[in-house]
Amino acid sequence: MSAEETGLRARLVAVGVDLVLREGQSAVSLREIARRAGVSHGAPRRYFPTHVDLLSAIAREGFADLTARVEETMRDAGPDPRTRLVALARTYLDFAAAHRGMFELMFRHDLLGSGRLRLRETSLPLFTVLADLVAQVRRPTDAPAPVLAGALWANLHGIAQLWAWGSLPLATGATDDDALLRAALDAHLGPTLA
Amino acid sequence: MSAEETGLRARLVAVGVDLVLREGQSAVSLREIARRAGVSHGAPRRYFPTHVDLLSAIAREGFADLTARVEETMRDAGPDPRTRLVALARTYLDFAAAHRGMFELMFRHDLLGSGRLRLRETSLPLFTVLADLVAQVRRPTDAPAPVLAGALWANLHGIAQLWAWGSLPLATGATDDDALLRAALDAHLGPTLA
DNA sequence: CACTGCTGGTAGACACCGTCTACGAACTCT
DNA sequence: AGAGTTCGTAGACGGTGTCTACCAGCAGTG
Repeated sequence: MSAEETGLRARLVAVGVDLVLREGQSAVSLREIARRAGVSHGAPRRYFPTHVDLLSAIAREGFADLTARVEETMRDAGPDPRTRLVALARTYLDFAAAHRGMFELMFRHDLLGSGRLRLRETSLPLFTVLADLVAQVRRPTDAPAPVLAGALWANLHGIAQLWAWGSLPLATGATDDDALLRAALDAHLGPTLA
Repeated sequence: MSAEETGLRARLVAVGVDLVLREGQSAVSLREIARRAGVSHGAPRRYFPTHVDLLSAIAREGFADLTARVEETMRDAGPDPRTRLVALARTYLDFAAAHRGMFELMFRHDLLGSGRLRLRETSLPLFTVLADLVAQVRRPTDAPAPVLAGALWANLHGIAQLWAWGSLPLATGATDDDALLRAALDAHLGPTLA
């Protein structure tokens, strides 16, 4: 009846993605996903042996989405590496703010065990994009490229996290994260005017 | 009979702290805490109307512990503000690494609702210590003091988070977080030799 | 066609969870 | 002694994730 007949496995993941985006982490219970997919609560087990396996598949979709957005940003941004870095950072922070539930799910540490969410397939591609750009703007006195990129990534991630948590708005008195983003980039890459 | 007769409320929190430190977030269920405290599962309700209220009290204890460690560090560190900042940062990262479950619990965003965990009582005192030190080493061309301090804090927090998550060890190839910490401090506060 | 075997989903049980409510023991105060 | 309050018990309810037994429908073979 419905146009697409994509198979239950994909449907479960799609429902889960939709659910975590719309209602947050606490809504993605196994039974609720099954319910909304129109199957019994035991059905998912055929494709995902355990709940966290399903959650991992959902989180993987989140990483794919973020990666796609970053790639689109990279297409649209100009050639200047510093400008590209700014755009990349903005995309990261916007994603975290717009898709809070998904962002939290993606970085849940209990989804890492026993190879469900392999870092090489998820965060590493993103880091590679960042690291390449960082290498282009790195100054001789800076830390080695991987360390510099790692520190910058951590800074972005921390801003996203603490901003959503509410600490940074309170502590800095700011109403948006732009000043923080600018400060972080200037700190790690040097001021823009130089 | 036992020496201390501290009242159930405090005992529940103590058991919860012990439990989250030893076995992580998933172990701090209401019923398990009650069990280990030797009371029925309904007893905690007399002091904590809901489970997250109890969790918030446990997290608050975590912030108190971290704050105490920071203050001790500040006592032992010398007068040089930069040195004090390094020590502060080290304490923060060490705490996150040593007490993973507690650190996660402390920054669970769902413990913030309806004034259970008020930021002013928890993270703000810590931020104030950091901000004061940052203000002392801030250079004229740097971002305003609160922004600079906020960005640095976010960097620390991000390193703690992503390091525990395993991304940073993989991405940078490092075996400890010292290089990242140094890079972050140098970036935000300027290199040490200057 | 009849029979077999498999794929993919159903349905019920189990233990555990957080919450709610009724109850009762022990204590204080007059 | 009697009344009221404090504080914990015990059971029920609906929800969860996991496990197991079952079975409808289909494919392939005789």
